[in-house]
Amino acid sequence: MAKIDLARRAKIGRDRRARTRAQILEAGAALLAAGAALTVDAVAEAAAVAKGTFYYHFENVEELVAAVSVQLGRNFDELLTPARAELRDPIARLSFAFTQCLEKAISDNEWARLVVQTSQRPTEFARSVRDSLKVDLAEAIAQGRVTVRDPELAVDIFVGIWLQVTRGIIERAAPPELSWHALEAALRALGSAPHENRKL
Amino acid sequence: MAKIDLARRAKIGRDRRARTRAQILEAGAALLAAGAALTVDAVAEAAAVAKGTFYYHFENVEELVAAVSVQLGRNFDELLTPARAELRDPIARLSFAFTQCLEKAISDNEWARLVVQTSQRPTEFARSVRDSLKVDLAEAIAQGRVTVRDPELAVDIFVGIWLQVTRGIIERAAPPELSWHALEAALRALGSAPHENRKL
DNA sequence: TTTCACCTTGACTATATAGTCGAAATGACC
DNA sequence: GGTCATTTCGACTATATAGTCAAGGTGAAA
Repeated sequence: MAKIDLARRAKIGRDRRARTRAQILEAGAALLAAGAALTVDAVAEAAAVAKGTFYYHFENVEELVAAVSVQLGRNFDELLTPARAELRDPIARLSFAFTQCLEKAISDNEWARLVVQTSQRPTEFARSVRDSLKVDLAEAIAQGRVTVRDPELAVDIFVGIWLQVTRGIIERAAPPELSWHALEAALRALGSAPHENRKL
Repeated sequence: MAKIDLARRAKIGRDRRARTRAQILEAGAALLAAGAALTVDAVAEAAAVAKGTFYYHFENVEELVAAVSVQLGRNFDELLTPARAELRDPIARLSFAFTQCLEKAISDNEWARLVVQTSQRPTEFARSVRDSLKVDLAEAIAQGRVTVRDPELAVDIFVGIWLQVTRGIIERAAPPELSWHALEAALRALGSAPHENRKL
């Protein structure tokens, strides 16, 4: 029984289901990025799908937001895992992540908006970004590479500059070398010795 | 005609009107700080006032938010004008404002929440805080006192650290000397010479 | 072609929220 | 006590939104 059900489900469902779910996810991300009111009706309309279809894929809007957040998290990982594996130096990893994210924000305004909106909600994404940074910052602190001693404060400083500069990118044009200047400032804030910054 | 109307209005209205409006304003601020859904019904109930009364004082919720934002702005000015008048040094003014705000956030959690919530909406408050900081930072830049050259970036760095540390204060307990450490970090980020920091 | 599990639809109910308005309350002044 | 500008009240209408469900569509496999 179960075998047949699953086999059929796999064959028939995989495509349609995945496609529709992706549509809804994308529409949700777009509305979230735009800061629009996130209602089921709005999402369904933006996804060109009936209301009932939305509820077939998601329990409610909250679950959709969670799914968008998870997807954005994976997106981040893709952007950053290469460096995470290669770079041994925590400060180099932090620097890479920082500039990568700002550069992507500069080249993709909607992505930047999504990041900002998602960060200022209590999402899985916000938590995991914070956790990742804390690991690297704690390592840097343990190595005596930075002046700031409190990992939580270090994260707040790093995230604070990053998020606010991202907001700036959304609202104003990004001047040349913005990412680099912002990184320098963030490293100075942490109290990382100047010569460390040249790694990139 | 007008004379009588205005005289009566002044006598009769001033108290009741002001008191009720203040009640609504306070209720609105509390809900905004709590991050609750800001509906007219919720505000009216929290203010112990009928719905019609809300609409007698405010056009809609948006106008209430604007009024809360303006009030918070005045609150900020009261907190900071003493220093603004006395301190000639822009970096000393920035340092004073920075630590004052963090200390107040530490001692008044609801105030901190209100500041964060209000800052992440496009309010008059958010704009005016940014403008004030930009004036001082531009002066510091003009004096060659800081490394960062772009005033907008300088504001983003300063505001970013301040807001995120405030969020940290809300979510975690503030360790001793937090304000001071955060200020040191912010000044380092701007590239202010170390000895400048001792001003406070 | 038929079957059948899965997917999609949109109308429907229930609730929440915005905004209106006539009536009543208030209190200073006569 | 009576008058009257001002303020307050809450029921009412209209609209928006959440969530449900019976009916029908889809396409792979028999």
